Amino acid sequence: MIKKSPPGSAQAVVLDLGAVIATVASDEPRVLLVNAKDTDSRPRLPSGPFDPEGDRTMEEGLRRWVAEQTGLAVGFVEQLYTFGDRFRDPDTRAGGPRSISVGYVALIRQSAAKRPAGSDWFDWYRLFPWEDWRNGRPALLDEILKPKIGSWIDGAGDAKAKRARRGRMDVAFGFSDVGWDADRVLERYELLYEAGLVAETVTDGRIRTRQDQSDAHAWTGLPLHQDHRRILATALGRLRGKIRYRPVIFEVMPIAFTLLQLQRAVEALAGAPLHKQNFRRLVAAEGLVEPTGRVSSETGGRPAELFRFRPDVVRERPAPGVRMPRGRRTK
Amino acid sequence: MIKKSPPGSAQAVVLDLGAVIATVASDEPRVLLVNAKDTDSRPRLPSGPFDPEGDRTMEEGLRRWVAEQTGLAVGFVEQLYTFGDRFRDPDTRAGGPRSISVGYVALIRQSAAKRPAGSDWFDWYRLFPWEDWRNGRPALLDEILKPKIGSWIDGAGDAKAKRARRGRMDVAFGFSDVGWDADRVLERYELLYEAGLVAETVTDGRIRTRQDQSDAHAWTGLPLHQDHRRILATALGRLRGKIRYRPVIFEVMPIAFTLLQLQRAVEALAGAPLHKQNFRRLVAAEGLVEPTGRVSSETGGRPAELFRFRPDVVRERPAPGVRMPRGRRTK
DNA sequence: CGCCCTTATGCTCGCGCTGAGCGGAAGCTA
DNA sequence: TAGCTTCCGCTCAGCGCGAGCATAAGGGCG
Repeated sequence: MIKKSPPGSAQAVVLDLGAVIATVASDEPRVLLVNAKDTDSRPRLPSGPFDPEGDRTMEEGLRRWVAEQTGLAVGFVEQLYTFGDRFRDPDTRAGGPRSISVGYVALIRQSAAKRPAGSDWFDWYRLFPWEDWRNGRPALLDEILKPKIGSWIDGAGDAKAKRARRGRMDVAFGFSDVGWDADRVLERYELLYEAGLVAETVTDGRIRTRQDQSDAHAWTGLPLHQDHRRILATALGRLRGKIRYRPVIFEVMPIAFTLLQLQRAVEALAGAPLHKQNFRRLVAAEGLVEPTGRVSSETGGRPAELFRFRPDVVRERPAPGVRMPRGRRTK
Repeated sequence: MIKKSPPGSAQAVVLDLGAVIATVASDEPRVLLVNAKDTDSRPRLPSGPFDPEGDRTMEEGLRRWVAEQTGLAVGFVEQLYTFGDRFRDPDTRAGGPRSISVGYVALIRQSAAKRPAGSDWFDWYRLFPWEDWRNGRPALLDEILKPKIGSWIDGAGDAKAKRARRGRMDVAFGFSDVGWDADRVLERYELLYEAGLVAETVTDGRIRTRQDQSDAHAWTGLPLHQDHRRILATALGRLRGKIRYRPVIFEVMPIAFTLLQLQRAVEALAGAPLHKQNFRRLVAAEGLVEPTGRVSSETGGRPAELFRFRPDVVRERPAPGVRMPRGRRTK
């Protein structure tokens, strides 16, 4: 039998449940973060303890404390990943139980998206400025990140290591032939982390600097507590992938919406502009929505028809979602 | 601040690392399982303890004990899911620390796939007979499972619950309009579990019966220890999805292989037959392989050219993988 | 030695999805 | 009523992909 427990290895750890609570409001993607307590600390993901005695399942535990603490009843919840790297919590390095965090993504409707005390809705792209391609390829990619990553590549030991680093950059950031793959959020963040280009690298396990508050974050993005930005990167990548084959986008929409509102929400999370007419056609062809009969006159021009989600679609299509191109070329 | 730790809830748990070690040998998908110790027990996933003192990361811990215990150095490793439902381990229900298991999938090359002592390679489709569509739609779907699930549907309380159950069946098993979605392995297993159609349901937390050894498993599939079959279902679904956009299939291939061998390996995991000529065209078009110049005369007919994986493909294509149709209709 | 069987491999055809654009419809404002 | 804005119906071309036909290149056997 393979399983064995040498004495001293079946040690206890403390499990933590972290929640990436996301929504789209005013056509902008938002995530709920707990404010920093003081100038030396950073915003963090809302998280709560897992109660092995009370909670039947971990997801139940997550829903419980999110409801308790934020008053939000989340609908869609999905487990993301379990984070347990040693470095993630400098405090436990000194001893004490190892901190393991099970990350979840949750989507919540705009209308229910009140701001709980002590928390704020942050724009996703404040954390990941290079991920927002809605107005075309972000300038900071070529003007700032590419040269900075270039220095990191040059800093590698031998030629082989240099080539490996360059390959990683090309794949993650879509330089060279590969197009930009919007789903590779985590790969990009991890590369920037390794290259020392995000504030978390510097402070990880070392002295935390005041430089955090500087506006250098315009291009490195807002740093978060511990590895919470890594968890967010995982979440964004997962969401972007999921939109394509599951109708999760409707979790953030109001009951009735115009097709343009729906498109803006998809664009907000996908971080890419979509062709308007084709979007309409695809949404209709997939049978994702049905007309409510009402119209919205708030658009300025011709009133837009209001639609609602058509839940039956899951019984008709194997993978209903918003079809989108995966890769995009340089521009 | 949202995070708080009421006394008594930051309780310790024991973390376990479980590995789904998969390969393809002789055109059949295999998974490594630890043999049952006696007739009352069941095969189980190889698993090992997570050592919070020794292991820097959980993946490192996994690799360490897999190497220690099985002598296998696995290449591709990916974290799957963290399983923590209360029912999963009847033993800890009576007290003691809650058992949490972090599941991983690993792929290993056929040639390295020796059989470690105490373990055996099991055919995936012994565990999930309804998942193998390589020779067309499995007969047991319509002849056995559909009527059995039908009884479960009829057993629901009111009409609304009946409709909900029927909807779930239609989606998961591709009855009605929806085609069969090969990726929904977990959904199908969970439905069968809830419907009481797999042996695990019966024995979960109750008296374990000798009936486990009966050949009724021809259609319910071989039951495993605790929730290990659920973990395997998660793994198979994940692998099937991943093949389509990451070149993971090459992790189970020998260095040089014919295109038909490659196709058989994909079919084995995907559980679906593929059109030969189109498969060749797609693999070539994606640039996944390159000719070695050698040929294999073991095929009986015209010798087949031997190919090797072309790693550069990841630098050229945003999502290189074996393109396959997602849904398939009734036949 | 040539016929036949088997498997590999190249090529073609046609449908449907998808990207991209044009133009009309329907509201508002001045 | 003209002009602006946004919504929405429609068309067209390219090509990805499913499916089949034809040919190549081996081995076995009479």
